[in-house]
Amino acid sequence: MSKCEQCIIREFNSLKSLSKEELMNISGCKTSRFIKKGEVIFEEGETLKGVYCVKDGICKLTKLSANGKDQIVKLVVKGDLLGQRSLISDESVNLSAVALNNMEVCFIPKAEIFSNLKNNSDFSMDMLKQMAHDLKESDNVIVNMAQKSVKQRLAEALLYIHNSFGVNKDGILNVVLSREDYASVVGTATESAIRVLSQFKKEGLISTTGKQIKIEDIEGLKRVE
Amino acid sequence: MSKCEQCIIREFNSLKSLSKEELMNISGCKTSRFIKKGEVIFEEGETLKGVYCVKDGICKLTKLSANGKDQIVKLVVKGDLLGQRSLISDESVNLSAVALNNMEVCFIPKAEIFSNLKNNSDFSMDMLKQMAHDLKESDNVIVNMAQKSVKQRLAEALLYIHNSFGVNKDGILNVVLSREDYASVVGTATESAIRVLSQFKKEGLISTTGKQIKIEDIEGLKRVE
DNA sequence: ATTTAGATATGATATTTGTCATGTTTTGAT
DNA sequence: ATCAAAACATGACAAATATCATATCTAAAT
Repeated sequence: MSKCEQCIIREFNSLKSLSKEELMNISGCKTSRFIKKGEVIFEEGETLKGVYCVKDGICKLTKLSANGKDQIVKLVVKGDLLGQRSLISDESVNLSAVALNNMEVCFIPKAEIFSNLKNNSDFSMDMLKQMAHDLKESDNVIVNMAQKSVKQRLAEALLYIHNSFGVNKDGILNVVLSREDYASVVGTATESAIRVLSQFKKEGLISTTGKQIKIEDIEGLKRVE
Repeated sequence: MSKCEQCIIREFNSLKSLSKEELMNISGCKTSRFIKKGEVIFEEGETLKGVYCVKDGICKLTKLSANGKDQIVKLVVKGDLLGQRSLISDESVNLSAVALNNMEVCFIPKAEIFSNLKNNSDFSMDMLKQMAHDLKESDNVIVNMAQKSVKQRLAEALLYIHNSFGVNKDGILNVVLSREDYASVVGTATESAIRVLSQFKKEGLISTTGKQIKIEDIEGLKRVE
């Protein structure tokens, strides 16, 4: 079993504020887990017994709407923690997590997190900062959902994925989503997402090879309205 | 000048986790301020030097969208804190706060908050819990914006205001918003908000006297689709 | 009491988005 | 390699929403 204090991943999340000793404690009780593409990590309504630290892979956080459609609220990348919100508020999780890739995650029990929150003010401060940042992002998403057209939202989603998750050597987006997933990110019908992507393709803003998407004109996408 | 340790308002927010001594320290450096209806408390982009504790009155938190329209992201009531997010992440505020009533607020300097966050783990835990709760609420708002119709969103906004801010002795909503504000809450055109409210009135779901709105059929509003 | 700016209301119309139908392509299992 | 299921694509139409125009109401200032 690999050791947390040697794991480079922790540099990307709040765990970086823990001391070597605290990390060794976590190492002693964490469990590692491999998750296949499409597999559910946890489901809306479950009660979590700890947090997941994403060591590799990408997953989506979705919420079921009253009309039965899933909405993708966030994409989670290597280095992020999963489930802190629910752990801290001591409520069941309000989102489901589904792997978009094969993933590797480490599970850290609740008690370990809480003891560090209580005893290490750097750690809790960092957690606070992370949540403050997430809240700001949420505000932005709310305004975009409320005020922008489907076309704009989809253009921004492509730019977001481009900037946050990067591209491979051929310039293709590292995150590969189905058209249905794109629809679920921007909150529209699958057919509408397909149409808009087709239009972007015609206009030379993107090119596609199956599900793979390459952004051809970043500035053009920014100008979509 | 009134004293924080005797102020009942603190029971409604994270300040309740502070000791009597910590509260007396805050009392010593806080300043009280009266704000008139329509006045701006702070504006998007400003750098805050502390948080505001809302002692009386109601205000709206808005964000300017790229298209120039204001979006109301949240309504803030007596007892809430304003500006913690920005303070904690050490960034400029991402929202503007505008009074909907005459208000009284107390301003607590940044240093005071930070020192308590560092030294009192109950306080920082409570702050974390509050943020975790706000994040969950944000997720709900995102899904509603993305998946529900204007009619549904407006019905839910009315129910939300009813439940969170209550009614006066005649059953009229305590929060009085202009039609433009309602449009800005649900993210639609002012005319659309007016039309939907008119329709609700025709259907007997609400009654109106000028800006004042009374909910006549709670269950009916819940059933709107 | 009168005036007047701003808010509310409503019709007509354009635009955006959703829904349903249907056909094509891709993918994965055998 | 073949087949079935799923994903993708597109047309036709319906529904929701925005925009523009104009009329009426309300409240605040004089």
